[in-house]
Amino acid sequence: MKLSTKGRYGLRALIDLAQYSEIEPVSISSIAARQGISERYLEQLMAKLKKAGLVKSIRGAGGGYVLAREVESISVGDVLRALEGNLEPVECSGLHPEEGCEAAGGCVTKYVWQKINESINQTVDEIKLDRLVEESKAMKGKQISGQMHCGN
Amino acid sequence: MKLSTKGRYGLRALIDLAQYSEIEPVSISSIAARQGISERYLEQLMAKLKKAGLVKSIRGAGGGYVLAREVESISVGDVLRALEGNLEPVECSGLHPEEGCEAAGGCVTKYVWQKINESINQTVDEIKLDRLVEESKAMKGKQISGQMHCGN
DNA sequence: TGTAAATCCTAGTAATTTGGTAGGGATTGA
DNA sequence: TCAATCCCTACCAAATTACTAGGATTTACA
Repeated sequence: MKLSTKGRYGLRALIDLAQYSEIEPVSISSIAARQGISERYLEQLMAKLKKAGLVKSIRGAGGGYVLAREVESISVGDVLRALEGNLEPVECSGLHPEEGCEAAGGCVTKYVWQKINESINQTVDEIKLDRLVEESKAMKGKQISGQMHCGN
Repeated sequence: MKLSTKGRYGLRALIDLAQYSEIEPVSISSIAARQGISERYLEQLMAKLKKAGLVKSIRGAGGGYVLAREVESISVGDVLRALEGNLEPVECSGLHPEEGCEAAGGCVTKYVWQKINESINQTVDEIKLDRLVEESKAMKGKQISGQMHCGN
């Protein structure tokens, strides 16, 4: 029941990107350096974010990535789902009407899985990237020394 | 970001146990048969539930398990945490004050992980076992044929 | 008192997922 | 041209998951 590094690194990377891409595209190597993430691994994460339409890439020298959408229209849910696939801890076909549930009357636990899935999705969807970027900017002012992050 | 079979099977098993243990202790083999779970695997899950103080065991012939607490005092959260360990998708030391966070000012994403953790815990803690047992009993009446569950 | 029904405890293991690394190709600005 | 950059695919070691396996212990009951 853990969020993998894909989601954790990826969200941090996108917050970083949002902050630094206002003027020019941001390269993978610069994000990787600032965030302490493997360049090669981050490359794969950015590919997923691109495929999901959250970032645009600019190839060639001086290239990099920029957000593909307004920073306030991107939710944490968008980011995490792009990277982790579906965030639902239980894949229950009964929850997706089109699939149909093989249990005749529906299972007892369906209700539980539904509530969990809903609460996670709702939580991550209501946090938008702009808020995190603001907070990150504010924190940089107060930051004296030491790490900006702790692996999460 | 998936709930493992430990949590999924275990919750089903405990609902089953709650239903059938009103008169006499319920054996692992009978739960396993009804729920279509490996007996040997379920044994390990029950050990965890026992260690967590959710069930009591009665050894020897005619023995089995019974709930250790009132059915209405056991939450889905109690069950899932007993089986899965901690349900929090992100282990963030900054969220547990006694541990302290290695990032100087705390990380930006801490807020996100906190919200996710809270929403999951809140959701599973407010669903109590008695409600699921009631629902299960009600469903058995309507059940005509076919599976009672779908693997979740 | 013997035996079968049960829980208890520990170890092993195949399959899958995670968290990367590695190699090379394609594009583009200077 | 050449260096910086993204793009694509494959590979791999370590960890985790979902079991299986073997046996020890306890207890009701004939």
